[in-house]
Amino acid sequence: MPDSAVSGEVYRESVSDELVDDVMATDGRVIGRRAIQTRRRLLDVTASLLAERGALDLKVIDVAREVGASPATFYQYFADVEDAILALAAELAIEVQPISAMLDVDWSGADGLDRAREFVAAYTRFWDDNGPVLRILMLRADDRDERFRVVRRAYSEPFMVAMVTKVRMAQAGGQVAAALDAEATAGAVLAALDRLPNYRQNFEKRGTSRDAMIETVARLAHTALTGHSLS
Amino acid sequence: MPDSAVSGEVYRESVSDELVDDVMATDGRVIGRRAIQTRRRLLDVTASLLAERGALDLKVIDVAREVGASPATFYQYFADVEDAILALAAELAIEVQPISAMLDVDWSGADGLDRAREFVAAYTRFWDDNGPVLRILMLRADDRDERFRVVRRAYSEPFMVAMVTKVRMAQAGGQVAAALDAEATAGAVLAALDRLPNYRQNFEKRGTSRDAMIETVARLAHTALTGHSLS
DNA sequence: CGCTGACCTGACGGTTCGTCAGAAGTCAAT
DNA sequence: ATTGACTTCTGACGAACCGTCAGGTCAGCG
Repeated sequence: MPDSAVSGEVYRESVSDELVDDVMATDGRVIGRRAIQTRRRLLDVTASLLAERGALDLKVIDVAREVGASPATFYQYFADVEDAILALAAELAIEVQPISAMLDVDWSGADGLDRAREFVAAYTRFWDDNGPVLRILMLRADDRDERFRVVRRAYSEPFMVAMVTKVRMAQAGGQVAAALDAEATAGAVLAALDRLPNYRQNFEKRGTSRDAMIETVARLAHTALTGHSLS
Repeated sequence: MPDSAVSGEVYRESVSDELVDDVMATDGRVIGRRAIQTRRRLLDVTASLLAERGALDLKVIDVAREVGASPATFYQYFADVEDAILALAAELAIEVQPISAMLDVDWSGADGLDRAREFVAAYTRFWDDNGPVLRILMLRADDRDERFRVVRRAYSEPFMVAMVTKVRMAQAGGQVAAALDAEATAGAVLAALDRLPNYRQNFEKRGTSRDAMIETVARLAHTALTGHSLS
């Protein structure tokens, strides 16, 4: 699948350029070594408080206190809490790329289901590690905030590109009907991957293990992207 | 599919009892006619401001101003904004039930895909109408807020019950492998249904129409729940 | 050591929060 | 129509948080 691999690579570079290299203070100046450390601590504490208390009551003053800095310091690097979360999300859009690269292998062969399983397991784990930030990314993008939409597109584009390629291949081979829209199919698979990790706790209450969930989603994704039978 | 229909019905009643009949003020007293109107206006304005400005900066004072009441009036009925959103979500858990009832028909026959399409269209429309509240419901439930989890379970349980029944039937007939977990399969379909309406704008930018999206998701859901081939 | 620019903070006016005590509205009985 | 009992609403308040600014502190260099 060389096409997908190449376009994925190009995309990855542009994401890095646009989303992370503009590390600067709110007044626009480029920041030095000490400031980078401060900014990082602010981001880390923001992420941890986000996980602990949720987004709806995440106060700037709490982040500042936890870091041991004045609230004014926070505003030197971020316009508000949402802005800090946006920065965290942008980092995740980079960090997730190795997982999207796992899609740059063929799933149509005998070991396709194994590759799907590995992919689903890796992606689920990424959500386990970064759920709180990703949830705000999705929420704010759904709410039509343009800045978050840009980051979400950067986050999901590599997955979409690779998955659409798979669907088109399956359609060319007649395993998947032309009546399915390739983009929508890829979107549906990504949608399931993005929401299911959040249901896991509920599942486990009812006896569906994490492994069973991964196995199931892998099979469903494999079917949707290759046309392989479910039986 | 009588089993699913019956258990669905029972569930619907208990939801009504638990989630909506306890309309009372924060001090616990049962409220009268005037108060019910006030409470309703507060809820309606909350929903509209939620759609307009997003959850992260939805102020009690704005809701009160819009209603033409004192902020203190708001606190008479809701502990905070989140509490009002929870009440709105609980109403939606009731309102969505006719759509879950659409699943109480068989999809395995020749017109199964048509039924799937109607269902997906109805569910997508529900999200279009109630996205802002549903998104907070999902977010807060994902964040482990127990009150929101209860409402989310009430919201999704009828769908899950009906879908699990379909999967089990397909598994009994050999159309779907036993290696798939029925709960996880149903969850994956619901996950796609819950997230895809939010992607619609992005899709339309790239030329995937709403109808194409519904058609695609209907086919994928049909396949996942009946084992019918994608080709 | 002292200078310079980068970084941080105390302190402030302004906004929102959440809570009371009591004012205003409602209604049935007279 | 008036009264009285009850429900509903609000003005006003202390506390908390916001976001900004002028000025203080720190690191590195000559």
